[in-house]
Amino acid sequence: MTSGRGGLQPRKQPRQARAELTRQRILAAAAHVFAEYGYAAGTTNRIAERAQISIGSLYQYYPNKDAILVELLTRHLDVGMAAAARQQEEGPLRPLEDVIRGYVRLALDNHLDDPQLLRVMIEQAPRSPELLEKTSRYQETRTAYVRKLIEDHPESHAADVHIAARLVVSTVELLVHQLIAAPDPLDPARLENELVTMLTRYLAGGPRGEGAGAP
Amino acid sequence: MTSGRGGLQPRKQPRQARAELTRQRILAAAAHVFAEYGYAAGTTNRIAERAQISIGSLYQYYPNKDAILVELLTRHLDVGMAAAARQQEEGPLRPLEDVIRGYVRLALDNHLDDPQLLRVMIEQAPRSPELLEKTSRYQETRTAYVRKLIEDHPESHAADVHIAARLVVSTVELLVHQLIAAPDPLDPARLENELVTMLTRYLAGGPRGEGAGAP
DNA sequence: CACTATTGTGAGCAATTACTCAGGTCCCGC
DNA sequence: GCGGGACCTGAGTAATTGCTCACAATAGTG
Repeated sequence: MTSGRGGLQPRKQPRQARAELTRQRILAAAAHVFAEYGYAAGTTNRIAERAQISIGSLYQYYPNKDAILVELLTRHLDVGMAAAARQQEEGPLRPLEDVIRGYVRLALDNHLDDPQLLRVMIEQAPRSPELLEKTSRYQETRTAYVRKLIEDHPESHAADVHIAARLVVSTVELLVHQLIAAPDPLDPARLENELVTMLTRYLAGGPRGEGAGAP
Repeated sequence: MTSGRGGLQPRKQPRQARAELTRQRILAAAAHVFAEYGYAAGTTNRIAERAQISIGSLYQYYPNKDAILVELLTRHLDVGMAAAARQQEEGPLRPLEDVIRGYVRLALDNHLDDPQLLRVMIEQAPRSPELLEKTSRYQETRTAYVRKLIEDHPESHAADVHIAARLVVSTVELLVHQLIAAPDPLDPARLENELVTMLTRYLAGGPRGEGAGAP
């Protein structure tokens, strides 16, 4: 188990080229092993074996097993954050459905390369404070974006903006995870269409009244 | 080997009252331990300790650790199935929103007693064939119900009935799990309202056209 | 009570796993 | 080429865990 060493930072900074190469081999191998075996059964020895390095080398760059997964997840979140920031620049002046489609497609693209790994990272990751804080900040950023979208876009309404935003963010994230990595996965294009339809109708208001459901 | 019932059945049928009592103590303790520590860290010795029985007794009723969780999940699914069957009898002649509200409320009620345990069972359960088959049958039953609902109810439409049904089922199940067991849980009543609003608008058709979104 | 079937006990085994360390190999500046 | 640091090695360690088994206690029956 985790010995309470301070921090999950890499133990050493690489000074030579081969060191950096070793780091990347470890990460690539870990991604593959975690995706195939899950977190618990994805042992450090297996990772080292797949990376074709010795187990000792692995522990020169990562103080413990958790740290490897933390770095994998951090990289994933960073990519997502950057893409989201880029998208936010586009301005909310397009039709609501287009904005939502962009949002959904971003989530899909971000998960299509390795759904199994993502599933492992989300579901089986150790609940370390560091990881919780990272994911929580990510969620907050996304929620803030959607809330602003709901508030600013002329086509959208919601009774409770905060809860609606959280609902939208969670819906997209969870459904993409689940239905892509399911044993009987859905066609991503169809999933995108239905998700966009559902969310657009939700935010644009129902067929009867204009405001959201009565309290 | 044991008879064709499957490998995870209890090893012996209780013949005395105290045996049945022991079984229930094991289950109750397991539910508590799994909810508190997760599946991997919820060791069999810990379960036995909490049940105040010896580890040997535990293994007289369950052939291995997985079997305990399988029975817990089976019981949960059975309750859900029974409630769903009861609901299906009510007939689809009520307004669409009422039917959906009944569906959402059922899912909520079914998860409010022990969200943490449910989360562990759904996310961290071992992917044994037996378990996969059980959950898969449960999902299929629910999906069939929703599909029938969409097809039969006069207020509802959908371009692709199958995918819409799967979307609805997964949305409810996942959001209830996630947002109730989250570190910052939502108020169940509000969640219910927003979910009902979203799904009703989705199935009743958008504010513009009547048919579902373009292909 | 005597006898048997059922139920309960818990020390300990076998397997697994995260992680260490003593000592090797390789690279680079001088 | 040579000294020192960066990098790599992999058998071994300590700890944990699922699970067994020889035995003890209890309940039911005559």
